[in-house]
Amino acid sequence: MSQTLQDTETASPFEPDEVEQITRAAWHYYNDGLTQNEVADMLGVSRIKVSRLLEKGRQSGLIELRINAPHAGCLTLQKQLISAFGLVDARVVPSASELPVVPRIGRAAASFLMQKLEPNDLLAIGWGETVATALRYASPTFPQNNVSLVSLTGGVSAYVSTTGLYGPQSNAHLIPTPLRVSSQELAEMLRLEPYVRYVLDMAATARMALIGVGVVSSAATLVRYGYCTSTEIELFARRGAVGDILGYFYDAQGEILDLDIHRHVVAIRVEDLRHIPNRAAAAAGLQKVDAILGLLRGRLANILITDQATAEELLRRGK
Amino acid sequence: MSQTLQDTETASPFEPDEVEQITRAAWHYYNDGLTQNEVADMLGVSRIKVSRLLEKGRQSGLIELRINAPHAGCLTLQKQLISAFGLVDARVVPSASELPVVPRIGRAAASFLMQKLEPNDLLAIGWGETVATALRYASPTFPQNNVSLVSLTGGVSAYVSTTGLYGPQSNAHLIPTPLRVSSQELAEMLRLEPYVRYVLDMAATARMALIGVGVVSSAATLVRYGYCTSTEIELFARRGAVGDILGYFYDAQGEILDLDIHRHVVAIRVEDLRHIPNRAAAAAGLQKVDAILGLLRGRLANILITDQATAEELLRRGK
DNA sequence: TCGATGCGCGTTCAAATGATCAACAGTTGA
DNA sequence: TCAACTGTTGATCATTTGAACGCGCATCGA
Repeated sequence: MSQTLQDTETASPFEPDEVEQITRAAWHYYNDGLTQNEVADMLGVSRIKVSRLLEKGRQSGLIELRINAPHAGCLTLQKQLISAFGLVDARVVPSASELPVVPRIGRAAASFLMQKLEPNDLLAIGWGETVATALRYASPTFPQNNVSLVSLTGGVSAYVSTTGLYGPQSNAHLIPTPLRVSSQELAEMLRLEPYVRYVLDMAATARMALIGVGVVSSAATLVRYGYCTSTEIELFARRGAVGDILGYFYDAQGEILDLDIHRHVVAIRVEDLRHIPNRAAAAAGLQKVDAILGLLRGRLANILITDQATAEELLRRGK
Repeated sequence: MSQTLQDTETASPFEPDEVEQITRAAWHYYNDGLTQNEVADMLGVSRIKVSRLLEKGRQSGLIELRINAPHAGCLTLQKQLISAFGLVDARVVPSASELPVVPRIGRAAASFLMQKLEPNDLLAIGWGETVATALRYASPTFPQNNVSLVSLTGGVSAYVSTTGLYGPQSNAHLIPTPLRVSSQELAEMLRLEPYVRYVLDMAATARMALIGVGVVSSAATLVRYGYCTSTEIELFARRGAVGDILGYFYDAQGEILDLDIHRHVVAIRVEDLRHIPNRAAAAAGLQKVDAILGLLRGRLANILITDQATAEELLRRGK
């Protein structure tokens, strides 16, 4: 029932001296404005190697391109979202309908986190593709600021490299279970496991959470990864579900429904989630508008990271 | 006696919608990985225009390239510096003897500040080319985090654009006098001016200061900009001066000398400077090694931003 | 009104870059 | 021991990029 979420290469644990090489190459290339050939001469490697080092650095998030605009994105839409839905903050990335949304929102979420997280913070993470992508971009910065991770649900271990760059200080506390298990009894037992309880308790103390938003359709990531069947989803839809967070389905007003599946999920309780002061939801796409609207109405999240088209539709369909 | 320090263009005050254009172009180009041609199509402008927007964004610091290595620079040297001189922090940029040092150290200092400054912080700044360069790169990020500036000395107004991107919240409090004036009496009077006193008092409350380090030679920036004559410098050297900060000359042990010029300077008192918990000195170059050594021995600064060659020499000449 | 000056813009072209491909080394498994 | 496989390296070439140049427009002063 549980599968890996991340098939593509996860955040690569570098060789230690490769990091050094990337760092120096990046410094010379970007800050000193040298050409790749000149950098190659200084490092004593071939030009193409420099090109690859830089590429690797950018892919992995080691080299971050930060846009320091007073409003990175669409300022007006951000403000409108904040006031229309009473949010704490919002990020809106410019639209590009033909480009895949997940990496775009993931990057925006990563950039948001890197801006907002302070040294020694604890970041709680949910389940989902967008969260996974965001973490891939943001996680190289965590050891530096001694940011620790804690999971809000089971099933996230698949996309967080617990080894990787994580040093002795920074740490990742993951619930070592699937997101959903096959029976209420098993879920209950797992939730009572000491380590699982420990992680769940810790998650409730985080200052910032990043969560994904699931849609109620057979295209849902939950279905794709085998945690739900299409049949179940159809049933939930008839019961009024418009979306899910952390495996909990809610209706258009953001009220959590009373469903059997909720008792099969190994995750923080929704009441505890609400105690996390900054709950950022990262989601975009017109098919997710209903889900996002419910989420915001129910105040399940108070920060939204989305794209222009989605933001406009959210505002049109209004509160 | 006072001259402008910064002849080149200062941080440009953009058109508001130009910032928007730069932001979107940067997003599409760097985050979405589109080519300049594709970005041009999306924004409805010519390709070369996109190229220029990006260039402008990078120049101005609006687009920041951040290297998220656990150790951006030379980790080993940084650690050695910290332990050898009892520093709070250090940054070492890789060496490149043929490149001009000031912009390189300036960038490193800017990057350090952007990493360390927290929202609503107050940053105190000294006088000097390196400080000016660092500010040019870092200042576009200040309005975003509501970071304010306060000057530690006179003479800085030349290189801080008080208008620029500064909005209603962020602010720059600069001492509106030259660094040094021609008589003790005048300096005294200026120091007693209400606004000057206000700024000096405020500076003493800053959590972070960025200061430059002057050398004692006829090539010193102080001489170049007419605040001192070569003759004076020679005199100071005979009295044992190895460097200066904020116009105060000190000896090899970092003890401030008793010189007439110090009574002509409009600047915070050294005792008050020491109350600022984080005092970052940005300086590099072998001709500055003596000055830096004195500075560190006297604990005038407790953070050092320098380059590899300088760091190695500092460690060799040791504490 | 006219000319001068400066600024923004697009064209052209050389330089820089990254994708593709083939060779190669190291590793695994039979 | 060999063969297959995987991952890394360098050569080649098309694409992408930025610098140099020249044009057109607006502003300014006479």
